[in-house]
Amino acid sequence: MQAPAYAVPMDDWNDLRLVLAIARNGSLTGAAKDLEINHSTAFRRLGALEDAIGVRLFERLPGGVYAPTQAGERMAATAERIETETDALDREIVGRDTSLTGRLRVTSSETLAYRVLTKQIAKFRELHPGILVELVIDNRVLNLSRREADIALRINRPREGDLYGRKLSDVAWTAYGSRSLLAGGAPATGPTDFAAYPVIGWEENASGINAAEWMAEHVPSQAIVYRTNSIVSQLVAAKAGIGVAVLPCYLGDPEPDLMRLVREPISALGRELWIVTHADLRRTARVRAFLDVIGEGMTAARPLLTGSLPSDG
Amino acid sequence: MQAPAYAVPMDDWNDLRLVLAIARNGSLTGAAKDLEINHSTAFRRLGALEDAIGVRLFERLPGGVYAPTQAGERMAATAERIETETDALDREIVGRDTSLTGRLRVTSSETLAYRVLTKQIAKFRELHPGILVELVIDNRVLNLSRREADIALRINRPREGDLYGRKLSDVAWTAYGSRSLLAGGAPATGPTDFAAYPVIGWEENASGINAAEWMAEHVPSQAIVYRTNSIVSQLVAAKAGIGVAVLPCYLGDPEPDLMRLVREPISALGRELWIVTHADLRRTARVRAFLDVIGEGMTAARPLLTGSLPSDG
DNA sequence: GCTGGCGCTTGCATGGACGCAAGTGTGACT
DNA sequence: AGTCACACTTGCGTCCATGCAAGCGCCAGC
Repeated sequence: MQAPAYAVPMDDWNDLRLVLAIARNGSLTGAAKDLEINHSTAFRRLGALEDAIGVRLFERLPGGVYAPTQAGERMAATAERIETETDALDREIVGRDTSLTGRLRVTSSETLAYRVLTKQIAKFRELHPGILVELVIDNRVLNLSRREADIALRINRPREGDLYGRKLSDVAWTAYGSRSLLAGGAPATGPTDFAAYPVIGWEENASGINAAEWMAEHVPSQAIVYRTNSIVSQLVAAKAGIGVAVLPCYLGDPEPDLMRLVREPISALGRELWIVTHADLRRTARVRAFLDVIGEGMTAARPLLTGSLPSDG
Repeated sequence: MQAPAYAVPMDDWNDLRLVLAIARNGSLTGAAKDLEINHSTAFRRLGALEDAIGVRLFERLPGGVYAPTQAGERMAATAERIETETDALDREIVGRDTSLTGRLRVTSSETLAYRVLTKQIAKFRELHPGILVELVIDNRVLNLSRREADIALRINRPREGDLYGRKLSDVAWTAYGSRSLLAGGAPATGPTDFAAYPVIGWEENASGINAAEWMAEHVPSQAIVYRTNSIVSQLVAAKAGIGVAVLPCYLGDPEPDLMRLVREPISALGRELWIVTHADLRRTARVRAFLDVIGEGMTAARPLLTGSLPSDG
């Protein structure tokens, strides 16, 4: 900045990515994490860029907050448009790949991977050993347009127009308790009476989670004896006899220590399982192969997912 | 390419510039020159990129020709869109610069710089010593959108919508010969009779040059004794008495060895002199300052440019 | 058929960008 | 007030990308 401001054309497009990352994060550290570089590198690169163009791009506020100036915002906006371009380019180049080799990033929720998906990925690996599968467990919805993942298993029908998905199955939920807690009796057939048991619930402000919202409505909060935002912890707690938990059937049914509080799944909690990819990728050989294998595997897993009892068969 | 094709997202936006440059040039050497890097760097970077994405971007044809594949063309297209974005960004950032310092790239034709412009740039330098003026002599029309120059002096009214220009003066042309060749008589006042003298002309296929096309029509080709594509060479040849040349008055009139073949400028060759900048830059302090200084200076130079004879005043 | 020119390809030495780690400053919570 | 956490800033050593230069292949022109 102090150096003479020889306004010079943008001669390193990567600087734009840096500016975008800083603008998005509001901090050097966050930006550096995104770009997988060291803080200090981000610091020096930004400094060098500002020197070169002779314009301050971020105000350094106390507390390490980097706030974009007008010029910084303008630059970040350009970078964002460029990012959209390169994302599309990535997808298109990958979309032409007809080889059954390379990398495939799959994302799903923790529980789904635990009970259903891993077995099927093993099958897939057997059929296509040349493809390296990367399973990203993340309950956040990763951005397929940005290629944070190639394929996602989601509990919602995809809404974005440029995504392409297929419904794999319905997913049923119901209430479970340990056999000791429920005294080993047969599951009730009538409406669930939660008040009769201690209940395991979600953390207070768990918004956006279907089960959490349903419970807030149907379970008296005095009945709740334990709260956690982790569904796995709920499962473990239920097995330990702490209380009754509302779980997807594919988690609850395979646990020998657990039994259903009521026989039928709770229809209000029924969801759909979708497998989703970006439209640009759906003709890629390895994506198509994965869709095929999982599609077939899910047929076998459907009774588990829909909560059909073995005796129902 | 031989390495396993781990399709990986575009993680270096500069690679796009390389692909674009190679696609534009059809060769590594040309691309490297554009990017001001070494051939070998271009070679290795392209190789690394193709390895990383697992896609061949260029076919290596014999003779060192690099022809883009489909994927290469797709990537170059993206790069071109990005270039437009960054160009606009450059201009906008520079456009906000209110300091009278920095760099200013000016382009004009050789003859204009020689007779008219340099003097005025000297004046400008005196008034604004903090601004480094780079005069790019190039008879090609440089691309102001791409900031190949900030300001251009052109002999045509600018057509592109995003350029901003001002007419500085009319520019007159007429025919000149050395005093010895024309026998020192007073210039004729009637229509020019070229056939009476040897004539200096343009190279055969000089298309797009007004004077060349006019001469092809009005001067019998047998009369032409010397051809060159350089107007400076024409001037020198005329001074040497080789023949009659058609020159802009600002070139011919100041030469004591030359005199006009006819008194009045040839109206069909009349052009306009414009000073042009990009609309995004016209409020930049140093651009505005330059426009002002040149605008004023041109008022003084107008008699020379329009071909008014001293005696006419 | 040889020579010169041009451009790609490859070995080698260097310099600058990078990661690491220590230092500093700021805010929040006790 | 004191401690902790977090993030920016800066010095230092390393390593990789780069430029340079030599080698090779292709083409054209004498």
